[in-house]
Amino acid sequence: MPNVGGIAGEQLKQYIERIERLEQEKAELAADVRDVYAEAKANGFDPKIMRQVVKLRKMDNHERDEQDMLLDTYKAALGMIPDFEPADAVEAHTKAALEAA
Amino acid sequence: MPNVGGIAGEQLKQYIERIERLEQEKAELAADVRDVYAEAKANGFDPKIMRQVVKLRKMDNHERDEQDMLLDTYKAALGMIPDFEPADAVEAHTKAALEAA
Amino acid sequence: MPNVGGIAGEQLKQYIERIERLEQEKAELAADVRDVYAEAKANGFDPKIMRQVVKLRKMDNHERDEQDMLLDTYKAALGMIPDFEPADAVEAHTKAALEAA
Amino acid sequence: MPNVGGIAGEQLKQYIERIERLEQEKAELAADVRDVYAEAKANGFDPKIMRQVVKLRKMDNHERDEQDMLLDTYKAALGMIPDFEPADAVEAHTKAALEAA
DNA sequence: AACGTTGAAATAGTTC
DNA sequence: GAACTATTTCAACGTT
Repeated sequence: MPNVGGIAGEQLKQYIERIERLEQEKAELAADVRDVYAEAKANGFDPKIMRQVVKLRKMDNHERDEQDMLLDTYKAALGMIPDFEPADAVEAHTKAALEAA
Repeated sequence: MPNVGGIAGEQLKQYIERIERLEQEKAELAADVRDVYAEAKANGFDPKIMRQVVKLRKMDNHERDEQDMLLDTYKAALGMIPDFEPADAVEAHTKAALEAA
Repeated sequence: MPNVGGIAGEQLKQYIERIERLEQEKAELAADVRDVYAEAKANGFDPKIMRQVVKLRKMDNHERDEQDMLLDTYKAALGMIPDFEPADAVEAHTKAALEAA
Repeated sequence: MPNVGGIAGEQLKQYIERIERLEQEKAELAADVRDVYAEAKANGFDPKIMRQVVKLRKMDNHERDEQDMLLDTYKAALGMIPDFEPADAVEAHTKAALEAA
């Protein structure tokens, strides 16, 4: 870096400072969260249980249905589903697998 | 550390070397896993889906525990409310608390 | 929840929602941080090194010096540094380690 | 799994089970590694520093030197180092950064 | 206040 | 080389 205080250095400095500002805001929000838990606790609620509730609600939003049909096929092949009639997409795979075997 | 090659240094060295041996064995197993996926792929199976199956089977083992946690959470949440009606009111409360979206 | 769980249930709901709002803002800031790193990378900077810089700037000098000395000591004990004379702070550690042995 | 998936299903099942066995062994080794760090800590060593040492020993010298130089360059550009003369490897990076700007 | 535990963030590795 | 996944690391939290 021929010019340490030059263009690239200045640019780097600005990136670093933007990041540090954002990180600081994040830290303040984290402190706010802690305050809410503390306030709730002071009013007789159990923070540990509250955290579990928050976690569960986040998990509920998770979608897992996407590749379920295809996965069911493989699970069936592994005997993880007692009775199962493979769908079309499944047949295609099985056919390919059999040909490869 | 007055004696860099002394007792403490020797002890540290042995810890480090034990760790490195274990890490190496781990790396070898990871390579074996990769080989199995590669072999399966060569026989017409989709490694990506296989990874999901492995993950699902691992999750299935923990699913029972998760449901237990869910039940405990509900029960605990219900115990947090000072005045609550034992039977029907319980369901309604839990639903409301969790639906607070 | 006008009647089930009463005041406490309503209060809990509000706490949960406040927390979730704060968590969401935190997540958005985290995304912003990632964006800045990505932009810097697009301009030729190395995000990994930038993260190191940010971490160093966050550590106060004393803490940083202590870690540096400790690391040098360990390296010396392992023969990773040809000649090395440990500083005082390091002696304290070594003393503790020897006593524990 | 007498009929679902047939040959291919049986083959898949065997692949999955091989993988799961390997993954389990891996997990056991990982637990062993944790144990060693814990034991070292009980004898007065700092696990965090030990991890740094292990990482450094794994990195080859060239890679390590490059990272060190790059970090020094960034620190210099931010005024974290009073006087600094970048090495050659650094120039190349800086050049790239300036061209990208 | 140190300890282990757990969840999130970052890094490394793999695949396409 | 870009995206995705897995692994590893780091920080926060409750606990003792």
